Amino acid sequence: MARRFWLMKCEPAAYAIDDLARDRTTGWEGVRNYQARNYMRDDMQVGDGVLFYASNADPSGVTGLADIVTAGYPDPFAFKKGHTYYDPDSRKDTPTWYTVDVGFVERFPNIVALETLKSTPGLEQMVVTRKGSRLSIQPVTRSEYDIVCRLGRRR
DNA sequence: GCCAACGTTGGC
DNA sequence: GCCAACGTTGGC
Repeated sequence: MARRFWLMKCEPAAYAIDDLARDRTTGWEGVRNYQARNYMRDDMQVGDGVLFYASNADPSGVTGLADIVTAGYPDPFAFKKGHTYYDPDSRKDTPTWYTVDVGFVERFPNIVALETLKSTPGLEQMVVTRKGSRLSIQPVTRSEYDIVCRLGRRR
């Protein structure tokens, strides 16, 4: 299967690209949306490229790159009673929620702000630039990924 | 902090 | 299965 590309959102107050640079890898647990779950469970493969997107930030935008280091597996936090991510409906034999592990690749010298994404030719179809797009995990094309990399590395 | 857009829940 | 109410996301 060819390498795929994704955009993954996170609020920097919760986890930022600098945290990933320090940790090298992190689990992407806590996603409680079915479409995002399906991407993690069914489509993400080791080696896929990830645009790391800071939401609710100033400015919001892509702050760096990550990659998938572990493909989808049941979200362990869904089974932890009392935990914020606990879901009593998710059972170990038929897990509701999945997660992946992502690894640090690079931190952009430039944040590629949402405003820039919206005004850059070739990115018109990106899910994140569309109004009301709340999905926290989105597929992006190779070409969109390449364009964002170029913008982020430009000083 | 506001609020529009969206997903989910639950009554019927 | 409809849809109103509610909770959440996330740009601004």
